[in-house]
Amino acid sequence: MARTAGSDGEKTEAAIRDAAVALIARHGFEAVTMRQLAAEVGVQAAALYRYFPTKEDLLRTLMREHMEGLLAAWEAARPANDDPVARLTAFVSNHIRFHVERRHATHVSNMELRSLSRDNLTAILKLRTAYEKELRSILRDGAEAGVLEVDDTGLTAMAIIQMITGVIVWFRPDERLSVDEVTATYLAMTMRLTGARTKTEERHVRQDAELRAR
Amino acid sequence: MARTAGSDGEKTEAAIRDAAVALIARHGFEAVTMRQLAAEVGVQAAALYRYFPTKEDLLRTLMREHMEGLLAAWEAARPANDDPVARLTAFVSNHIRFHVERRHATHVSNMELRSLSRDNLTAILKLRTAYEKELRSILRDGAEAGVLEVDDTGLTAMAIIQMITGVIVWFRPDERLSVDEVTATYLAMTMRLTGARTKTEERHVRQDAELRAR
DNA sequence: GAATTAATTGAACGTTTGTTTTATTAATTG
DNA sequence: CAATTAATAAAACAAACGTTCAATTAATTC
Repeated sequence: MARTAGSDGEKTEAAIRDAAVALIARHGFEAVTMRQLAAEVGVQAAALYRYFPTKEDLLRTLMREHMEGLLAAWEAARPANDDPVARLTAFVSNHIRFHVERRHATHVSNMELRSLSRDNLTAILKLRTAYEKELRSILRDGAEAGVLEVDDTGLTAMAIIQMITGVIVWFRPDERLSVDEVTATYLAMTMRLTGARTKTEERHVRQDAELRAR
Repeated sequence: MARTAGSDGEKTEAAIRDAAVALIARHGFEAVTMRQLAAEVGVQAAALYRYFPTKEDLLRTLMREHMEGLLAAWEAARPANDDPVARLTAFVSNHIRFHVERRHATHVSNMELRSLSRDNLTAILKLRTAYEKELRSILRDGAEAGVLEVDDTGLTAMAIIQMITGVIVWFRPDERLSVDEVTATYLAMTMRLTGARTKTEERHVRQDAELRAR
């Protein structure tokens, strides 16, 4: 046997990626074998090596594209105005939507860093750090402008990212809550966590001060 | 060669557990081989089978003891009084301290669930659910008593647990912050996140209401 | 329609895996 | 001090691993 009828390189490569993400998310990178992956795609193991030179290269590709996709999604979602609360809202909303839509890929990116060689790891961590820096700068700006209460910018950024990424651990798209409902609840928690002042609240605070001043 | 001078079953078993936790935390369960683990202990691979019948049994033991330890630590730390805010404070403090002191074991318990067979997985998840239930009941009691603002008890519990467990991802004991400082910051974030009313704040709220009533 | 290129199979490679078996020595018991 | 038990080493097992290679067929090009 050899080339099969209707075979198409692009389709096969896409099928390999999809199957790899699903399998690695469920069983872990080390536990997934090339033969198992090939069987899922409906192909022999040797065929995988036409698209990815090694097993680790496959993992690296999946992770890099996930991280680049996350950064691109944020660039597209980042609001033009520079109100820190609006930017924080956009950040949390984008993060939750992106990750819920890519539960498996997110699991891979979060759990399999240790399976990368040093060079590949460094490259992925660079992307991750760039992303986290976006949130830190929002929190810093908000604290300086007095619309956010943040004790420690770096620590709060980590806490928020861990909280909102954690959605994928329990969220299942066909259960009682929609993505929008979950996002709304997490947004409310984020705003309370950062002591965010909405414009309405700011007005109330001003009125209270005036009331007391009399 | 055979039994070595000074060999002691109890010490060897403890050494195996310690080495296993450290190796699995770093490389992942599937990536760690029995020979690698044995070499770390200073013994031949066959010797491991005197203490653990299979590789998975070793993992199950590590996980179960970690989860049982966590539940035991919480029972010991749980305050006698039933003030929800005090209980929430104790829960967060205990959780952070326990996990920071057992970073490697926590990583194993959080990351390697997928390497367990169905029965072993069920048993571990039972313990985990029991622990999470403790936090949910604190949040529910607090909301009913009006000292906490919680939209969705289950969702908030998951958010808090993910946030405070995330400490181990970045925390290193010899850096700029001590465990107590980190705990204080996370406690403050938890209290804001849940809209916790301290007794002092409750008094202020009452005073404001009286002021407005005039 | 012949020549070329793309896509895949099937078999094989040397390693490494978790685990078992048997022999051997150290420590303990009577 | 002999007998027994505890703790380990050394060697071997079949199975599975990531990867390579040559052969083969489908699709495309000229």
